[in-house]
Amino acid sequence: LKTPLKQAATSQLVLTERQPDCQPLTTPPKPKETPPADPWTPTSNLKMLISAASPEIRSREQRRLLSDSSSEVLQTKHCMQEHLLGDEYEKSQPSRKEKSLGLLCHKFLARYPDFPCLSQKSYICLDEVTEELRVERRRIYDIVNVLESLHMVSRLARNRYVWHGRHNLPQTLQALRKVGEDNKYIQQIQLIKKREYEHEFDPDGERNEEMASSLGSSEQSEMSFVELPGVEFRAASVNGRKYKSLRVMSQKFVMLFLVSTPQIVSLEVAAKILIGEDQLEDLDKSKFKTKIRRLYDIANVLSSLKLIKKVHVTEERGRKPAFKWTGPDVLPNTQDIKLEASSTTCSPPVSDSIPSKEQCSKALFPSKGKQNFTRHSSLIKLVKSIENDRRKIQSAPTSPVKISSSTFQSLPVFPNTISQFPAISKHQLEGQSKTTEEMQMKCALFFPEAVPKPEPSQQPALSQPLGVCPASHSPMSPVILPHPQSGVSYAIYLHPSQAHTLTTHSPGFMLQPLPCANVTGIRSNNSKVLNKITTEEGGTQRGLDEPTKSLAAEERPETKSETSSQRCLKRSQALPENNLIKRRKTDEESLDTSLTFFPSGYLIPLTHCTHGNKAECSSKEKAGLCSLQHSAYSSPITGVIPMPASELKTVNIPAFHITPLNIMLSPNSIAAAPVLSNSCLNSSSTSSAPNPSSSALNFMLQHIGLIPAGVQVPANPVLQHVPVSSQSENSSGSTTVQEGKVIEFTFCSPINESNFLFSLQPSAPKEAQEPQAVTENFFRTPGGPNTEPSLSANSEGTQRTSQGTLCIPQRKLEVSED
DNA sequence: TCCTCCCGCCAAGCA
DNA sequence: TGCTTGGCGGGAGGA
Repeated sequence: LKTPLKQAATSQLVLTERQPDCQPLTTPPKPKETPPADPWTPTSNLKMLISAASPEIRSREQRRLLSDSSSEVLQTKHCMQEHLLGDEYEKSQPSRKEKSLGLLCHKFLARYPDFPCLSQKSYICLDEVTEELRVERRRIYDIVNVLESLHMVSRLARNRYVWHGRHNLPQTLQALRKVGEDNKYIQQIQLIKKREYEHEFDPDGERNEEMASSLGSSEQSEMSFVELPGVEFRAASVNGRKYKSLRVMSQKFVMLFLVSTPQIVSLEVAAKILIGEDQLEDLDKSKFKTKIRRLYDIANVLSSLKLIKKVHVTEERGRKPAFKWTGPDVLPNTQDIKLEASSTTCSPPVSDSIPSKEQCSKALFPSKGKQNFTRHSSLIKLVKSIENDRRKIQSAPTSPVKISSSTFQSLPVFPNTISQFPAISKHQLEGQSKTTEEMQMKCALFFPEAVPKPEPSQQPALSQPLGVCPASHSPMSPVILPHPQSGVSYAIYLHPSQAHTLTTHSPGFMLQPLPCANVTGIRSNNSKVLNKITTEEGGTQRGLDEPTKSLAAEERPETKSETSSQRCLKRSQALPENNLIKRRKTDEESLDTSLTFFPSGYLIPLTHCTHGNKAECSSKEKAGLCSLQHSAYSSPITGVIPMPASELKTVNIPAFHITPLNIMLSPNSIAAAPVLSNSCLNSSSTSSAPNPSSSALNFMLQHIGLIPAGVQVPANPVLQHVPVSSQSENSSGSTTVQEGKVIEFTFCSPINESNFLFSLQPSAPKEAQEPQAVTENFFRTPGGPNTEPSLSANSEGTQRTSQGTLCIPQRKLEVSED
């Protein structure tokens, strides 16, 4: 009598395969009961290498093992059935989840490489698959049909398919997008949403027929399977059920993602569109339910392929299941998608529809003369990425950023074969450079006329006016401060009100509002129809989303007075995250942090725009630009902010804004830095509460060992050690910091120089000030919550900075000035 | 209660 | 005629 132990071993195998990070062709863990391995002889070594190199051989081996074990399992099953009571037997069966199509698809995909060698076709025999996966044939058809729709497999003969992997995927997606555009799916989606909206006021259901006829009257006729040249479609029932097949449905479903912005499609809308195309008269509930069922089937497979991801769309009428496209970007009219269909390298195409910057710009601004800001998918992505960055930082707990396989997950799925590693690395690098380009585009997209022209003669110079952009588009309008000596420009982020002032006072500087700032030109075609969308992306994402929701909720009371930029901000915050931005979390984290913590005024060296990619650092890297993770925060050479006093005098930053703390200031530079400005100080000068910050600060500094136990650091060391320039002399006085604010500071070691600065929150209206998340840790560093700020100095004596965030929860901190 | 989707019937179509 | 393919919807597990 076989015991259920065997069954347990089987489910262990299932669990192993359920690992989300499980990639095809990973070497299966050796069963414990396996006898000791062969001696490490050259023959066995060769055997193993051959096995590792050839999926066929490995597959055969696996098959042999599986067939051995499957017969045992069958026997076990039979015995169990005989010896266990009905209930017990049912309990011993795998749960519903373990039999899901998604899991099955994972197992199916694990059998084949993502990018198989084209010289060596791998075939799929359905009998074998059903046997090995121990699943009904019917289920395999579901998977194969969807894969067929993406041309990842094609039917060769009865019971026999060819595995293409992802080689054809970019082409397929491009074709699907094109067909989707031709079929005007976007209009259909808008129409459906519009009808839904109207239906709220006309709930008698008469609209259904109208909608159906509208959908039917659209130009697109019954659509057939989208084929690729060279990938023939040989369905068994070519004529009969072709148009209803899961294949075609799957393609249409994918098209909806590819043409819509944001790339989120609710099942309801998808089902309606699919029904609308099929039989208009059957827009009844049962038909609808059936379509939804099929869409779930398709979505499960697409999710396993990591092309989509389940989310929920919250609309006025409730929460609806939807899916978000997480596959490669597919831009319209991209002609030069190159498939690296090399038969020798087996490498994945490293540029899955990733366009060059030029193409992106071309697509964004096709007509040179007229630069209307239309909502373009690329544009939306940039806005999304920025706002999601902000959202992530704002809402994220003080946990370290995990840079692991999850980072890779945001990329197009790669096989994990060793031979493809170079391609992966290359792709990573390209992704990084792409992100850099994105950053550049973020700088240039919205006000391209404001970006310095690349001509050498037009190099930005301090004395040369660079043009002024429309100000106050954003709550944080950056001012670019070029610094030719270092080749690094800095941006001062100011409040709009200050930006106005600054524009007035300093025509020599360029105002460059943040992307997303100007929303007047960025209007979705369907924004009127689209509802407020918030996405919930499962457990891990939910935590990030919650603050967004609360943020939105908190902003509601002031909706009337909100500016367009604020509306944009909110809308952008509601937009789904962009996976691209994950690629360089490490490099961008510092920038993100500063973006997050200095909503009022701060300086951001623009090295990220130009040298953001470490891999791209060449000669400048030697100069120290990219040598440090924190290079963005310190001067390339001296570690001090390259900002002469004259510049700051010119800037004349008016209101209560404390200079960036994430920048090291030399005493000379600090002399001119408008460390404090005055408006708020004056208004609150009467407040002279006890100063708890000093003790708190000293406690912290002592706690982390930055100062000896006996040493006391004044609460406002900046002010004590920094002579205030004449321009900022009216910043004298004292101020009371609003409660619950985050103070971020940078240490410049040695600490007894005391030249670290506080960044305080702006003197914005209280209701506009978001209560910052009070962290459990006093210090928030890029390294994580438990990472203490580090102090070090290099051999040249250049001081490294490390920054931390001091959160003062719900208490007043008074910064007084002598 | 509703969402999700497994399961298997059964018909179309192929060899 | 037997087998493959796959549309379809009942109904159960799970949230």
